Amino acid sequence: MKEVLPKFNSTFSIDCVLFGFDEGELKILLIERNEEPFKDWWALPGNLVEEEESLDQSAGRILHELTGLSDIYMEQYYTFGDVARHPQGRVVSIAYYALLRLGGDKVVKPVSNYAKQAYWRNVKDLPRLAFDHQQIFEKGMEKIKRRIKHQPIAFELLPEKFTLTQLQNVYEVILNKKLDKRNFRKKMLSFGVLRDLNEKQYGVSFRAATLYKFDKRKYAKLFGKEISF
Amino acid sequence: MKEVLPKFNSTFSIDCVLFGFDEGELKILLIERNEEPFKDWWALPGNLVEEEESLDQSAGRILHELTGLSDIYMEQYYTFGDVARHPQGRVVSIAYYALLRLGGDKVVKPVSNYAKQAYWRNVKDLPRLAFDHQQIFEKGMEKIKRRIKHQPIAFELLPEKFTLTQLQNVYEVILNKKLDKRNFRKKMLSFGVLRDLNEKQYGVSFRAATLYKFDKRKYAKLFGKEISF
DNA sequence: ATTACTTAGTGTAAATAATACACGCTATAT
DNA sequence: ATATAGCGTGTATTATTTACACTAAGTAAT
Repeated sequence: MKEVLPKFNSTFSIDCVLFGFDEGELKILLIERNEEPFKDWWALPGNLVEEEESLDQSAGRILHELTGLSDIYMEQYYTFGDVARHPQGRVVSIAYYALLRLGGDKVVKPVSNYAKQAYWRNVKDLPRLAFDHQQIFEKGMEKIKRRIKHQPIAFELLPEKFTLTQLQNVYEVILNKKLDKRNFRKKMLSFGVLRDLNEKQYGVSFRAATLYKFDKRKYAKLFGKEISF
Repeated sequence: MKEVLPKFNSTFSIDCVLFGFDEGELKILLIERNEEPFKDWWALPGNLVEEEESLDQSAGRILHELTGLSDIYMEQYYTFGDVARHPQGRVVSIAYYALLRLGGDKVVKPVSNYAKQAYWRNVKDLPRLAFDHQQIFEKGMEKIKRRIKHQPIAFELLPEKFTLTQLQNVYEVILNKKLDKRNFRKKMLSFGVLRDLNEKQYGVSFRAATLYKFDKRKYAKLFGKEISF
């Protein structure tokens, strides 16, 4: 291999905005840094890309290290490359958002070497973030707002079996507005991608709601047809 | 600055899908490479990012070198980082699409050091491309297809003064389908972002059409309101 | 001047989708 | 038995989308 390429010292990193939905709130996972720069600051989870891994692999690895899970829905959405975004050198960061089911059994939060601890934080009440992570978060938030109108990503935040009210909550909290219950149900059911499980919630202290499941096969058959909220 | 960062030799490049609209066709600018790797192949214009420039600056520079213009509409849309995408080393490429008015006075096509020549090619008839540029092009094409449904990017491909038929042609060629003339005009005018210039085409060998202009100020006032095709 | 040609420009009816809106039902808890 | 909390449902109105075809205006050729 000719060594013509690197003209200066540079590297790439991945930053992940990992969304979770819990107790009616949209949250993201933040880590408290244990290393310079920005020691003791809150930051998005992220890391350098290694030599023999693609960007998607790297993002998958980071999410796996954080959660122990390896099938998390994720998507690359923007790359941040301002010259001075990292105080120690030229680091271009490729941002991913990821969506996680938080139902009941909270996700594991292992401590990695560069982080003291990781916490779920409501997106409406975030602390000041390290680097340009505020900007990275905001762009990710915008992205899922647009995305949820046309793509079935809401289901990635819910348990496999969910009620229509829970689904509506996800839409409301991401779009940041109230939706009409009857219209929501009418429209959502009209897409024909939910399977009624003929099953009810269990253990709730009020009338139990019907459980539904997202039907990927029916969704695939819609092909190009636009879903719109 | 602590030299802790670069863990291996790597670098980033920018690749640009520069779209132009001319003679009713959507075209992109391709260069014929004059350097290894992929010498004599067709490729998207692109280059390495330099030490002291941001990604946007780098894309702007590349477009300027190609066209002599410096106010080209462009947008970053995806980053390609497979390990083996570049045969000479680890090169992560940040992709931009750009939109250019080609009306009449064809854009300049200077020859740079690594390219023999640059040519406009109809997107429906592209040659085999170097690296993963086919994939980069396709993703860019998808991007503008989605984008044109909600954002006023069609105007970036037209001269300042344009007819409704020309505008419709842009939509048709990007969306790759015929649109109904009456419905198109009704809807487009209903957004209220076109200014009727009370002026006619000149020098055409048939009935001259009314010229319009995109009114950015009126568009800005729409704010969040969705435009949809 | 007449004619042929080419594109510009226009309206309506029908179907579909979006919105606004309120109350009885059902399971649980006491 | 009763209170409570969330479930589940329908209709009328309005707005949007779609389908569809002819006349008008200018140019070019004879």
